[in-house]
Amino acid sequence: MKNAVLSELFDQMADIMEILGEDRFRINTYRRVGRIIADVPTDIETLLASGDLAKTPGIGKSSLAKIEEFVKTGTITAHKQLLTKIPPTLLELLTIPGVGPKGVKTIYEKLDVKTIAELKKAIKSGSLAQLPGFGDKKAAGIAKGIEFLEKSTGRIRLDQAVEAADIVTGFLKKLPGIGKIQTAGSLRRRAETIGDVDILVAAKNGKKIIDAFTKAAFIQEVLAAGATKGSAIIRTESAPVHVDVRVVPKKSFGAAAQYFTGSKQHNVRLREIAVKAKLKLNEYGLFKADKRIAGATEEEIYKKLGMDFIDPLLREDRGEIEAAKIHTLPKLIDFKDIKGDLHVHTNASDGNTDISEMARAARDMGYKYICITDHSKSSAIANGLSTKQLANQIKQIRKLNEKIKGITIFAGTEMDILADGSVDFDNKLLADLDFVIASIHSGLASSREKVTTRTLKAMDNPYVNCIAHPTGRLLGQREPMDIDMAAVIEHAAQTHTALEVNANPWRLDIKDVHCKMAIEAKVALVIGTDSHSTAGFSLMGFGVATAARGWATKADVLNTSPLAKIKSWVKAKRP
DNA sequence: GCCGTTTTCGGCCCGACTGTTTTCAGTCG
Repeated sequence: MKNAVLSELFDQMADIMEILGEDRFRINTYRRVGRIIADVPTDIETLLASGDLAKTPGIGKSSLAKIEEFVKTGTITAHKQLLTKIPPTLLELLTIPGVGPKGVKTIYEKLDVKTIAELKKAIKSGSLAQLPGFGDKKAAGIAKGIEFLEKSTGRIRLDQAVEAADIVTGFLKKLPGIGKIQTAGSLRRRAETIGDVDILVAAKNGKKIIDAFTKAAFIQEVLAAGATKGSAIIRTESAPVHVDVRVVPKKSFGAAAQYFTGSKQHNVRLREIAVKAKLKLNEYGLFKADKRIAGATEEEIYKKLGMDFIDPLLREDRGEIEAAKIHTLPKLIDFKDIKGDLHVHTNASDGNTDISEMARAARDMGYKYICITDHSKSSAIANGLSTKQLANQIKQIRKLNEKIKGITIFAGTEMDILADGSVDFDNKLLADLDFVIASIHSGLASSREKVTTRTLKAMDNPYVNCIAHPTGRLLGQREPMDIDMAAVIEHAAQTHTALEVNANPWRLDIKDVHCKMAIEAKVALVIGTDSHSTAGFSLMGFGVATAARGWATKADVLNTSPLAKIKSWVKAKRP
């Protein structure tokens, strides 16, 4: 998928134009095009060939020509030309917190600084602080920014963000004079990775609260502390996390929640709509002239702008605003719709708990069923089950079902898809199972054709009900396979095979936009935790949120169905 | 560069914090 490369090119062009001081609206257009390309789940070549790209709002004649050139030649002339105008290393300077395009321009022109290493020297020698518009504090701030950049791991996973948010909200709750507390930003939207954690507090005395926050025991470093906003790096068990706390008055809490939840693109659209209606929208409310006409709740803001309330999970400017205007937003799937977990490991393979304990824990969560899906023999590292071991496990599960009341245990497997697309067990054994997952655990770096045909072939097996973690990605650690998701989704629809939404925050696989594609193709989703212990069950919410971000309703997700329906669904594919 | 239920030209989203300034620019979200 070349979308990521192309999106990066547009972003780079925007960066260079910013350093060059070109028209900011033009720059904004390039950024928007870059974002549109990064967001679409379809290959840019396919989109271009179908003619849909030309119809996409935000992509005009000029951008289309550049994209066509890229698809044909792999490069964009305008991009190459821009790169001749500045040393390309200036772009790395832009990534330093506290350094923007104007700063880059100044230090390059006045000091001939082109790299981070050279900038460090300029700070040390004191020459940076001498520049007009700079000073000792600014130089020190930039030095800190470089240090942060060098040790930063970039964006964090959802579970890490939740952990940080829990620490800070737990602390804030105990302060006097605190009203509502609400997480905002990408965490509230349950984006797949989080830059920083935003927390909103309704209270009168902002200064006092920010003071207390920035002096708390968990603080590693304070980045800013004003009357309404505090920004700091906090320590958690897994990673240092950037947390912003904002204090807002009660009457504008909804406006602040809306504003700081974003996404940025969603908000830009809303403010444009407000302007057209002769209104003004900011974090304090929706205003008609100087009169606040909404602001205490998010609901009233959306209502006054002429649309239905939009769930934070949908606020990405991916069509939700249009749908809210004409009242066609989906009723999103909720955690309480989930009736069971179909991807569960035990200590028979690489889990750390036995079947009965997993079953009881699932029952305690209110589930009606779980499916035991231990690894198969080819996953030797994961202690995969042999044919004989799986046959024994099936018998064991049938017996346990008589003993343990209140939940049904399905016998299943998470079976390896081998290099040629065949699977680890023969059909005779698979026919004895209640639910069969197949997944790839090896050769993830193979060619697009290879990983795609492997997956398609596995779906042809009449006993394979679901493909688990279809792209194989590990966020922040391993890129997804170069797999043709459009082909996978099409084939899943044809073969009556479900696709997993793996709920583990390392995976979230398939991701939101692929969920949307799958739903539109009428492919069933299965949200599974891939639990290796009872604690793993708690991850289900991340999977539900990911599916909901892909506009999933209860009906789109198989494991919201009662037991009988799952059985008939499986039966429908079998000979 | 893109777009049109005010517009085919002239607009294009909003405010806090910081540091360097004497009223504001740059950066960030």
